[in-house]
Amino acid sequence: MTIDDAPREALRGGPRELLRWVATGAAVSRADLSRLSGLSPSTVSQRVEALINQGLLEEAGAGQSRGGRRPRQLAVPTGGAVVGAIDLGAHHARIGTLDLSGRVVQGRTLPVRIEDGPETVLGALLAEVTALASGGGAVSSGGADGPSLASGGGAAGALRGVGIGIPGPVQHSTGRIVSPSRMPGWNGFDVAAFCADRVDVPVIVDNDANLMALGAHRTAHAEMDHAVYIKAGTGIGSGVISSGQLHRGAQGSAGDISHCRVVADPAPLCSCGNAGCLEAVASGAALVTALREQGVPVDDLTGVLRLIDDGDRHATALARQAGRAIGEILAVVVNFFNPQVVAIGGRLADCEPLLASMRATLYERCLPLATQTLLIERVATSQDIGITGAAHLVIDHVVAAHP
Amino acid sequence: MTIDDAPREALRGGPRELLRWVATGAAVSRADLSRLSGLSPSTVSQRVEALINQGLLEEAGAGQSRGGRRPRQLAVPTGGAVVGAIDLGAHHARIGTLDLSGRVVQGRTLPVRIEDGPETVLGALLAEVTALASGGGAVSSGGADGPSLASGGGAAGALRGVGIGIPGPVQHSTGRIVSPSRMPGWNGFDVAAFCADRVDVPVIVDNDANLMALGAHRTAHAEMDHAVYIKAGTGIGSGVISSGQLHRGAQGSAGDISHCRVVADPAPLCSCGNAGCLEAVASGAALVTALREQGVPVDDLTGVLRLIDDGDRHATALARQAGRAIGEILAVVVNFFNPQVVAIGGRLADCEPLLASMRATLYERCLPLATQTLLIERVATSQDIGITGAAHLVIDHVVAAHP
DNA sequence: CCTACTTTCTTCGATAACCGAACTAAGTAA
DNA sequence: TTACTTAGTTCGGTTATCGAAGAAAGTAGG
Repeated sequence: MTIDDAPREALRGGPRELLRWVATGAAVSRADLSRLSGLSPSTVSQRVEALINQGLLEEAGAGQSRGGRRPRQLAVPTGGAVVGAIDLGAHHARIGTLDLSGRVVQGRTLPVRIEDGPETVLGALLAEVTALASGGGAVSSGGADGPSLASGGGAAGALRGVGIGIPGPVQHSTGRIVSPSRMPGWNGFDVAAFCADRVDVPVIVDNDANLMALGAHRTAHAEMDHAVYIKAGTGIGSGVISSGQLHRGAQGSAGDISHCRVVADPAPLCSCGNAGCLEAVASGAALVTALREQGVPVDDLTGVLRLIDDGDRHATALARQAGRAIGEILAVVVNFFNPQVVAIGGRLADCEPLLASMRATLYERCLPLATQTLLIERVATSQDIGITGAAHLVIDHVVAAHP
Repeated sequence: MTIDDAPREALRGGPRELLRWVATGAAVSRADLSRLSGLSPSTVSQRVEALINQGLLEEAGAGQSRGGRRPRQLAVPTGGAVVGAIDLGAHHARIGTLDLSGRVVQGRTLPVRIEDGPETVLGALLAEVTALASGGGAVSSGGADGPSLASGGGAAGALRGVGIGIPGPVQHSTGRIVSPSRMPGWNGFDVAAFCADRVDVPVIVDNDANLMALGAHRTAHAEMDHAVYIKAGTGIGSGVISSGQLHRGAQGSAGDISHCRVVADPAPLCSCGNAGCLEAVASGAALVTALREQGVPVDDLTGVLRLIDDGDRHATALARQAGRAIGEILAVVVNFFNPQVVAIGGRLADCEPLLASMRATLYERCLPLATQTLLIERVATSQDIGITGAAHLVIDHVVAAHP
């Protein structure tokens, strides 16, 4: 299935916007919506009624009076798992079901072996998600942790769509994977088509960094027009919000900064064949490799982070170098794009030395005008940020599709 | 005067869009407009009538039959100079009057001494523009070349606005200049307020690179959603088009890549105090300085370009280094932003060695996915591209303001 | 308890934008 | 001359939105 890009709607007070205001708590009553949207009370009433009839909104008793009649509170139906999401990572996948407000109803982390190929991996994950959505029981018993927000129990309401995040370049318009670095056997795979054969609801595929960006933007920076999110985990990527919308670029590869060159003393070779790529210097995988080459035995990224926490010289130095490298690239990006906020997520975001170096480099290298009011933050650290973004993508799509 | 950002209008077939289609020749008749916009013939007729009544459109006889009734051709009134524009440069300013289609009616290049300060410089240029618009005669006799498109003669029609491009960071929303590199005495100057006291029509101020970007995009790449334009002259800057709109960023400083750091063997000092800024390596001013330091006597950028044309080793080597430096930064930008087109303008755009190095670096350093269909072009080399962009900015503003 | 005022929300024309169908205008092709 | 094509207008009809008025439901003060 091909997804028509960025479902447009009237700029002011469209159904998506109303829904989002209610979901985020920005609006509780019809009067709130009227004030926020600038629409007349009568128009809002009409629209809200339509949304209620579609099951996208519901009334939730009376609220607090503010000196007059009490508002009839509005809420997005909760507990009904209506969106499935998969956030595929290098070693694990976070899957879940979410309600219309973007809240996680059920979440699971599953181990994944990317090298098994797309059919096996995606087939299993899709089955798992649909099982979650329909009954709650898992297909396999390999689930790691339980539901993160067991707000109801079962999954009421029918599944309306599935969102999938892939840790590599994805052509969002076609749903096809394009020459990923660390995913042998996945090149050219048509995720959207594969999924369309297995589930009968819309499937939306995007890059994992884009999903993180969307999730973080919607939950933390909804009022910021321009934002950049860095996802630094095993790999490194970024997602861009421009004028409040996810910017995907001409080929849908926007935000892919992993192979930008940075200065590094012994420029390490990258999986792409070049030397000195950002990914070869500042990704989790790079840190593991570099430490091992220095003779420090580490198992994985977790081990590296533990070493850094323990104050290991070598590991900390590498983290600082990684932070500088990210900061270097980000400096160009900030000067060029002039966002309101830059936020870093992924497992490396919890690494203080890295973050500090990145910040320092950013402030040193950017125009004062660009950093003057720039927020440099950590993405609210949550394993669910990816599937949250995926859900928002799906919700936007299904809400826009409705009459 | 404060300009409300990006005058919004209905996405489909707004008056601006209709006007632009006629101006660019994409549409000639009401039927064309109906097909292009998707609006019904009756609606288009209505709107066209309104535009004609506003004097923004006129009928121009009958066109060629295509097997049926001949279309009643539409045209944007020409010859009437209705917009004034100033494209301020380091040593010269291009000023002119333009008609509603964005075509130059009268154009002049005047010598400018930036160091005389904003009041003197802008005061003189404003006087010159208003003189051009009202009578055609110049205030001073220092004009360099004559009208570039003397399509009518006098300037009919009243002036509807003035657009001004400044070779430094401008906060477009307020019209204020913010810490420019090469403009002593201009820091913090409120261009918009200054001009508002002198002319009684809207004045819109923006960065010169933004104006070039807008001008080039409208005239050459109107159908490209995402584009990046580099202006490499005495200084270096860029303008960004995102989703068809000029992207100004949070502070309006987007596109200011002049102080991004690049690798350079003897990293030259920049006017900003840092070393290795793009501007200190790859700008016209930098080339002049570097050549002089090597003992080659050159007067100005023109001299440098002549040396390069003559095959001078030193000058050519510097041009190649400049091209590599621009390519380096642009590679990050292209990976990050994934535009459909990158175009380079300004006086250095005619320097072949620079362009070749830039291209090579770009192809070497970018994701294949990002360069696969990327156009790398020269901005159609014209001294009028800046004032054209300025005019478009003004036209968009005044058309949107009309009822 | 009653009155005045606030806030919330709905009801009910009025208005404006847009559309579609029918129609006029003006041509080509055979 | 007839049939067909394209261009453009006229004219009701539909739809979205608004504004005014009012109903609903409260608070505050006597």
